[in-house]
Amino acid sequence: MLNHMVEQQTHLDAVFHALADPTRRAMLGQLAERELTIGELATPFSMSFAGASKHVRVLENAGLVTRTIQGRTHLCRLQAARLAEANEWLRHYERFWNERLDTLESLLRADDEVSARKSRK
Amino acid sequence: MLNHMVEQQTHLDAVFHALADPTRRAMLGQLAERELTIGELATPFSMSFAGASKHVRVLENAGLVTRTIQGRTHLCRLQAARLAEANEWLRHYERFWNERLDTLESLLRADDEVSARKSRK
DNA sequence: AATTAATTAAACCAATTGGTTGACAATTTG
DNA sequence: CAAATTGTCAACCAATTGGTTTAATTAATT
Repeated sequence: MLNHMVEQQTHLDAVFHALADPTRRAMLGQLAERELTIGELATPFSMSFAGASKHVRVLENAGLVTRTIQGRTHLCRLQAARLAEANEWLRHYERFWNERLDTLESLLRADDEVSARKSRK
Repeated sequence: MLNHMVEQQTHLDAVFHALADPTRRAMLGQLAERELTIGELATPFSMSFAGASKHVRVLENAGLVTRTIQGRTHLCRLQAARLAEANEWLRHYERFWNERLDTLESLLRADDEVSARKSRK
């Protein structure tokens, strides 16, 4: 059932690795609002341009960001397709956390019935 | 709108880092089918016990796996809640890939109309 | 033409990674 | 008890990471 995700050497390595850093996740958050230059991405983290540049490179390699060079500035834009891929991968496990929720729910329901019965008598 | 995920130092670092390795993702895949010992997790990757042990440790630290020591074997079980958290995070970007799909769809529709008109004349 | 601004490149650093091996501890099993 | 099984720990290794600084490159401004 979960066998069709047998790791055909996807981009998932790069995507998950890119997402594993809070600075990069925050950068994606910024880019979700508007396109930003490297400098604009750097400043909120009080980080050198070179540092931000490296992070953006990682995001680019993961296919999460594309860059458009405009004169001397580099405009970065969020690219969501690979996020969708990661989401797809995770959704294969959806039934597991739903299972948990389901059993929790039924437990709560059973509990409710018990207290209902109790208060009735 | 995307501001309530302002990185309150969640488990996301650990979870995404754990998921960034193909061996670990494959291990999770195995654990999705049944509980497994360290040894059982190690063998399909022709990896030393110690190697597998380290991977499992990473998964444990990310809260993706729990371990029950039974005699001399350690039974590992998938723990999906943190996967749900990661999924939640990703879902905040859902509208972006939907947007893309929407515009792609409309482009395709437009294209279809063009070819339809072409073949009609 | 000279200066300033935006960015990458390169070299460096300490910390972490994914992996190994070998020694050790604990639990079966003979 | 002795031997085998299951696993961890510690040390090690090469590669990668996230960051810096300094230099070089490219573009805009004056």
